[in-house]
Amino acid sequence: MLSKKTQYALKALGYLASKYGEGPVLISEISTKKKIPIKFLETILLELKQSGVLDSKKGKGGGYFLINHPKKTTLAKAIRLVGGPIALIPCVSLNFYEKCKDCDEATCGLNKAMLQTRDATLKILEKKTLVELMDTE
Amino acid sequence: MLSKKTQYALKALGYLASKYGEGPVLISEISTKKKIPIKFLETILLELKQSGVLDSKKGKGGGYFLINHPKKTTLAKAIRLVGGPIALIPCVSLNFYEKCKDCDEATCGLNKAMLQTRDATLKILEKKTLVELMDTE
DNA sequence: TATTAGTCTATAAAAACAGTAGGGTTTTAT
DNA sequence: ATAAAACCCTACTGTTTTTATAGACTAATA
Repeated sequence: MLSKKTQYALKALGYLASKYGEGPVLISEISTKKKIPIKFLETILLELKQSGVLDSKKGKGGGYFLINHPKKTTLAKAIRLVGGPIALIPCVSLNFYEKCKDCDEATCGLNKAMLQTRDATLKILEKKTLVELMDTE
Repeated sequence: MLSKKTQYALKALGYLASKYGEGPVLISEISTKKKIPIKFLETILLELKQSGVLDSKKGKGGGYFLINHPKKTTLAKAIRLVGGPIALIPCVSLNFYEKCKDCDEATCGLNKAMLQTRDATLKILEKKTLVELMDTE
């Protein structure tokens, strides 16, 4: 399960995607609309800015906004930016890899099974973008 | 990412699968072979027994063993027994469902994306069984 | 009846998570 | 200029989850 923080980040990115091209969006607006504690949201947006997906404008009329068109950012990337592993176990994680101490990956059955799962998940998350996070209606 | 506990459980089940039909297996043997802290393993095995996949025999010559043939237990079931959610967010979890407070599932883009991911994962985990956890060689 | 091996309860250290506090800095509008 | 708006940043705190550990108890077997 993704952490609350990651879930909040995805929701915020989805909201910003739906406002893309309309100028800066207030933290407080995102907080209200997406029901995210504002102080927590601040730290998340800051992190997203530092990793290069968002930019911000200070002062009156300021706020956060997506740097690139929503279709440019995949969900897999978004999750990794703030979140963490997408794989179910460390020994099949691309970005949080850790070797098992008890088994050889070449023969480990669990490894094989989880590798397939990860690939199936990634196949979807790397195809979808922030565009898909916008609410339909 | 699955919890350590769940990962240990899967490893233990895989080991027991490879010993299926050979009588009880010592906790200490599983602990050694799979590098799982023995006392932690005890609690995990006990939990697996209480949920009906394992049985045990006490006294000399005792130990744990699978009740049914390894092919009878899917990975999805095994994970749920000790672990928890397979889905990435609560609002698409079958067993740990929680409604979002900020969105309507019918129109929520995140929900749709994660639903697809969950289905892809489940499709694999429900096809694979403990048989696949046995080491090849 | 001694030994082996699982059972059970309670506890606790450590890490991760979720969120808060509060002041600082920059920008803009007037 | 300057006041207000809005993001920036550090530090901290409480809670929960994870990951175990201790130790006594019970059952089975030789």
